[in-house]
Amino acid sequence: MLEKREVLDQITKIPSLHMHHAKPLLRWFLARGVDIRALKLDTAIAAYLLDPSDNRFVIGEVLSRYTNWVFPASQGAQSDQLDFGNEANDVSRRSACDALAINALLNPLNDALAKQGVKTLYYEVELPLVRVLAKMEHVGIAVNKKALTSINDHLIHEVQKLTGVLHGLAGREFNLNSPTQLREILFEERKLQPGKKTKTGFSTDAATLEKIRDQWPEFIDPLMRYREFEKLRSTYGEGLIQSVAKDGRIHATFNQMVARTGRLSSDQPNLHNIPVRSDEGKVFRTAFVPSDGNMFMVADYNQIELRCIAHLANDPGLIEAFTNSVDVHAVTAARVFSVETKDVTSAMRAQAKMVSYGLAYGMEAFGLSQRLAIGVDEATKILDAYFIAFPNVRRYMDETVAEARKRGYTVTLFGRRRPIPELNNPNFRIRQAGERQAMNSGIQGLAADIFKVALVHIDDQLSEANLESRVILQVHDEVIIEAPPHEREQVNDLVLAAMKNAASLSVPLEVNAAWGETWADAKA
DNA sequence: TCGGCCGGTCA
DNA sequence: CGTGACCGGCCGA
Repeated sequence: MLEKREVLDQITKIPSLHMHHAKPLLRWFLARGVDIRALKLDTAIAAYLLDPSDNRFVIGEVLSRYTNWVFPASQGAQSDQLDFGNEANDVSRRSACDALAINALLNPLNDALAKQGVKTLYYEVELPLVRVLAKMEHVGIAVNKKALTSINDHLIHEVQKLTGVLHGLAGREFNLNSPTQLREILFEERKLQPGKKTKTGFSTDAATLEKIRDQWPEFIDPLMRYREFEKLRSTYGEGLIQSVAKDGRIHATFNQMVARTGRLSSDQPNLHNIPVRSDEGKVFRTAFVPSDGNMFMVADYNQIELRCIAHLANDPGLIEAFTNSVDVHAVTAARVFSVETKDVTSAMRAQAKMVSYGLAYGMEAFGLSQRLAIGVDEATKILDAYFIAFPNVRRYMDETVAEARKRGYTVTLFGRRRPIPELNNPNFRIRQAGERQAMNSGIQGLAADIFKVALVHIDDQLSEANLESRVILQVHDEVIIEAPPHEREQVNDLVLAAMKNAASLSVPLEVNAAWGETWADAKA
């Protein structure tokens, strides 16, 4: 009988491992000091890449999807089921089933990957990424719990004050967090003129409150501040404190099989939506800190999705803007509003920015008019002007939708597919939603692919250079590295180069990098 | 207890 | 009537 240590060491000597959903197991081994590098196939990840629209990746389902075999049903095995007799459904039986299933899936999955033309994407990007993510989860991110608690205490105080004020103004106590009870106060007792409706009644969301504010500003104003503070308190204050593990760090999970565009997602907790826009919210980022003696490097792509559009649409104006410009939104505004770049006002720039990003999401005149608070006719003019300035963008959008409808799926530059059956749905609204998804997935998907390549390369090159620095966190187009100060220059160069060179587009990939003592500090 | 809904945070 | 996510709270089943 081998000692436990020896068993773990034996694992590292296995040259080739095939697993289903390997990340949790890799992380389990990392917690015991074993870094498994031999993962050669992950059947769950393969199934995801083959069809990211599926959300069931348990091995039994993948097995029946890609082979003629099925897992034994609880009632008893049928002829073409994996059959281990009538033994109890215990762990060893289950493990044997898994092993057989993985083996049975090897060829079918590899064939399917080859047929879709995504073997490179799988073996060069998705598969190595599994271990990178396992390491990120294992290491986690350190949290200054005192700072976090103090932020939360402040929020509790503010929420309490505002609760008292609002109950006083309403004339009675009620649950401020209940849209139902809030509706009673606003629209029944106070007879405010309501805005838009939801499925269950009149809306009380921030945009609506803004519109009806003037009818009762002394209530609406503190209500909106209450909403802001209560959101920060419950989700980030209480939520993050709860998530801090015994080692003083937060170990979120980074899910590789959720987002239909190829992006990663984060949960338990979600570290992808830590506040940054409002002053009250972004203080949470001061509580995220490097391990003792280290610094944070934060590097993020500059407008990567717009650069993806420039490349995919092959639009001369957009490519020129990204190749030569220091301020693409200003250049876009100049072209859209037919003025000299130097004469672009901040309002024009903001509108141009909104148009650019809106396009990436398939936005139309109505949507633009809502966001810019202008008339639909004016929004139409702006969009028309945009498409005159950047004609290939419209052509790209049209062709992308047409091809996706014909094939039933979209394909990114790197070959990642996404089925969009809604494109042929008889329901107009559903079909239109499918069109927006089709327009967006090539863009968001390419950005995701590029970022994943960068992540794998960064991790690879950090080990290759024998550096202590390590990837801690990822937020779609941003990576956070924990680095000892003496590695700063080397890491800075390495990370920037890896990100810029992750793909070769017809526009350069620009990366901003900053160093600091907290996540909040490391902002360029 | 669970799931749908509302509202809100991020890229 | 802009894409992609996750989460806390409410509320009815």
